[in-house]
Amino acid sequence: MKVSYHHGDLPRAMVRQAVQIIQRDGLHALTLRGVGEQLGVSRTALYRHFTDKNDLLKAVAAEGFRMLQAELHEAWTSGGEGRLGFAAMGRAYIQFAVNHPSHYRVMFGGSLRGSDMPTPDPDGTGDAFGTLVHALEALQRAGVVRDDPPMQLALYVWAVVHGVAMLAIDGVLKPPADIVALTTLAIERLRTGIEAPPAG
Amino acid sequence: MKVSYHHGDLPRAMVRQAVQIIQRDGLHALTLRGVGEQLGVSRTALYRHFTDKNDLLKAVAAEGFRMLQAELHEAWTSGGEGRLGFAAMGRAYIQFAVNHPSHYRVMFGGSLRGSDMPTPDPDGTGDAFGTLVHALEALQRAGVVRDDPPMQLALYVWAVVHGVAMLAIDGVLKPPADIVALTTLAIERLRTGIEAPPAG
DNA sequence: ACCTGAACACCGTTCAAGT
DNA sequence: ACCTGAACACCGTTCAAGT
Repeated sequence: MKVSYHHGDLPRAMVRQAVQIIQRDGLHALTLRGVGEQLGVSRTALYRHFTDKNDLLKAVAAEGFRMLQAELHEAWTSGGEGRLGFAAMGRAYIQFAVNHPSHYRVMFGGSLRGSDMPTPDPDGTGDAFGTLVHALEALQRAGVVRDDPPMQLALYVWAVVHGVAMLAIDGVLKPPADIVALTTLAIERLRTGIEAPPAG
Repeated sequence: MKVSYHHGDLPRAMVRQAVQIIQRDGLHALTLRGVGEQLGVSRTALYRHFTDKNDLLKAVAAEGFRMLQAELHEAWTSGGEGRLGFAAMGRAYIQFAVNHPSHYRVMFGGSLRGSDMPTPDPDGTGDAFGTLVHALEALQRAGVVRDDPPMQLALYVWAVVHGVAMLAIDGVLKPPADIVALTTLAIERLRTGIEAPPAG
């Protein structure tokens, strides 16, 4: 017990510990000293793996973006890459925020300096936003979604689900009933809002 | 210069100073010591007027909610309390966030403990959310907006403009062109999304 | 009443030193 | 290479003391 810790993957353990602390006590309660203490290492051990506290938060955000991307992609493809898949993506986005509020707050809460928030890249297939743009283009080709610029439509769709997600995790809605109800209504109103007008 | 400062309204000056610091250097750069120093008072003078740092932030948020409510009410009434006024409210909301990002982040950034964020009160005429609910009810009576529960519709509308506002102030959009474009598209798609279906 | 200065318990971060 | 302990410069907050 007195020899040095040999974590198989100390950086990974530190990220997990950080998420756990944020989950339980809030972002303001996250301290590097606390992370080290709970992991049984010195309070400066973290600097061997991260440049500073912000770098640790960036790792949390990066993990969140990976998880979000995976779930959105899964929803879109297993939903049949059509109208149903699109609705599933919307629900999956909000679900992700509700299931992983700590990650979500770090990703979008503005506490990061030099954020890793992937800037909208319509051609990127590896990021969540790219998946959204591709989905919208597919729906436009199918004549389901109106012919606005896909990039702008994607920003709008993002804004809608992001807004619902923030309300859901900020305690404005009484979970879980209100969250489910608003999610359902939001996905439906979103669809009506961007659907193609009836063909002349 | 050595006698005690006699501010006409020290609490107000402190709130203004806090907003200015957040505006220039970010929320993380706000320190009570900095506020005191810039105002020429001791670093503990603040405790005569606020219970702690969180209380100062609550005052910033409260000021923001007052300003937002005023601008939304103005947009709704001077827009004729109809479809045009509703669109004006949406634009005013996003404009407020863009014009006062410091206030907006404190109001909704989750940095407050025991937030003063007014919980949705459909009957409250003094808060922004109440104004929104009343506006939606008026539009429903006019047959312009679909007959969903006003409370739920209001949450949806709030989510949409809140989402756009967050994207706008978080640097995702290139100001000002992208912000104007997305705002215009969002208000239009929002309208289509909640409008009443054509009468049979 | 209002403000001050010293003090306390906490941070993030750096760095020389240990294995 | 990886980790440690002491140290530094900063916080928020408390409190006895001044006017």
